[in-house]
Amino acid sequence: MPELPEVETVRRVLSNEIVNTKIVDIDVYYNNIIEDDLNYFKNNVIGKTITSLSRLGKYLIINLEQGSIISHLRMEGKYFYLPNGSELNKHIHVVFKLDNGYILCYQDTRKFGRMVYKTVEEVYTTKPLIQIGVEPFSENDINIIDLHKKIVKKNLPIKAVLLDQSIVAGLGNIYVDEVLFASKIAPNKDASKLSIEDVKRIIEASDRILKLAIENKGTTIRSYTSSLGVIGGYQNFLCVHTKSVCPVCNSKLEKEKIGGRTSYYCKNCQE
DNA sequence: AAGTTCCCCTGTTAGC
DNA sequence: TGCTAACAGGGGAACT
Repeated sequence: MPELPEVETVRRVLSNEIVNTKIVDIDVYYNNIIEDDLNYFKNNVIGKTITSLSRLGKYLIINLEQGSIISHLRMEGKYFYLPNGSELNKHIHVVFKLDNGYILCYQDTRKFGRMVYKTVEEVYTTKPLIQIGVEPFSENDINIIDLHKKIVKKNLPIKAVLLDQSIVAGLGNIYVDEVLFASKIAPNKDASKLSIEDVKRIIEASDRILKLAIENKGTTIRSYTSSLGVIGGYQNFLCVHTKSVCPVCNSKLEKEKIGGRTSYYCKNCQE
């Protein structure tokens, strides 16, 4: 499940491959991946050169000479860069033909991913990106007081609040569990009960964990690999998610649904 | 308005 | 062994 570090890994890998190529044609085998009217999408994308790749939260942004494609990989979305004529498996739903003899394939086993074209004016001023919150990195100079205010207003477990991409952008189920463990806060703690210190620790932990995860090309568990056979290494650093024993106190870890997500935490170390 | 539930999907695993 | 049911989950729509 691509979260911020995995999407960033995809962005970095693809940057070396598709920037400065022109999209000359698009084949779509499963329409629902494209949120736009298909003709609108094609008319606005075909013939354009890819100028750069950026990212906001878990969204990959493919910038064109005019406008951008915003792509969300959801659970299983992956991009493959292959020579034109390569055999396509049944889970490849969108194929961008490039002017350099290669194709950019979007594969998505569960068909949950979505992509949409936005004009330059629309990219950051319309959904989905307009509602995305700040990424929890120290260089973003986050106002802890304001963030704390936003968090304590919520009548939800803190984990559910951190999964809300309009509050903080980029954390998914895996990294929220890790961040809360590092912050010594239980995932089911009422968000309204968090102190300013708690919020500070959450941001510090997020910064450290996400950066280490990016360095390690993300986490590979279950079916997830970033793209074209890139295997992440952060699964070796996981403290609680999918684990059964606390690495700090050796207690048996709790595994329960919080905010609709399977959550791992240590009752002894987190409160 | 904010919180909850359902839905989209299919491969994998658990259970009988 | 072979089948079916449960499960995994990000985000948006519909609902309360």
